[in-house]
Amino acid sequence: MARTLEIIDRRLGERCCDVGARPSRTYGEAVVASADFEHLAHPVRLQLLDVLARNEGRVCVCDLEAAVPVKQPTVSHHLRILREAGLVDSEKVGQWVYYRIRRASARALRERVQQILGAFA
Amino acid sequence: MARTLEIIDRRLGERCCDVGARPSRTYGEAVVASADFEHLAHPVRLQLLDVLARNEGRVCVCDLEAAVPVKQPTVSHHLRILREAGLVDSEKVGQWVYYRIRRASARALRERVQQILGAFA
DNA sequence: CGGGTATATTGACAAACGTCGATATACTTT
DNA sequence: AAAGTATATCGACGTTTGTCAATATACCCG
Repeated sequence: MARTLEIIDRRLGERCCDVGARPSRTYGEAVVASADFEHLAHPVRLQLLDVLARNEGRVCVCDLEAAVPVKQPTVSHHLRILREAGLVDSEKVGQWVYYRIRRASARALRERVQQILGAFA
Repeated sequence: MARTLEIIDRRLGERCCDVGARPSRTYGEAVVASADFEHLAHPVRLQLLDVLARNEGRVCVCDLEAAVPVKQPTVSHHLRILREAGLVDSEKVGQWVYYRIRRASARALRERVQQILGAFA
């Protein structure tokens, strides 16, 4: 159906499709790949990662809260997404919870993203 | 409020917040940055870009359609998002429309993304 | 224990997103 | 002109996402 080959210069009336236009990834693989981007596709999450990255070591939630324009439950919500994505981890100390960016995960993510975008550019 | 400084080793009863945890980007800047990720945050769009990237020159919509597991209006929808993001452009030839990846835009996007992720990793 | 604080979770709600059938538009061929 | 094809747009619909107030949980201190 999309498999007519070897027609390079098309003329009127001929079929349009000359490439065997199969993606290099299955849809399932694309779903996995897009998850990386989804995690980063929100301004609040980018800001949270930014703050965590600029503060080596631990940052308590109240500081994160002060850094973004949403309320505490929403901060918690975004932190959960980042935690479940493996990009941050948390440690409870007394009544506070400190978050920390997971550099190794961030590096791995950067490499996956780099690989994908490298193929596009 | 989140500005108590110079407390490094905290003990019980002290305030948690010792960092001036301000993000390096404003929220507005984060919104702009996250848009890059949003455009990539869908498996079908990743597959479309993949096919376009692997087929230098033009690919007609019918070929793109064959490459992804959604129907024609949905392909059109995702192509529009990519087009409006500047990542692809299209050229109508006869009754067909050929899409092409915009390498320069992809490169620019890769660089913006790289810069952001570089700060995290 | 009782009151206070920090964070997470729940539940409700609105808005955004993804999908598709139906239709419109534009082109081509007869 | 009429019929056929390729792509875009529209409109409806269900799903997911983001947000917040209210509440729960856990901890601390007096």
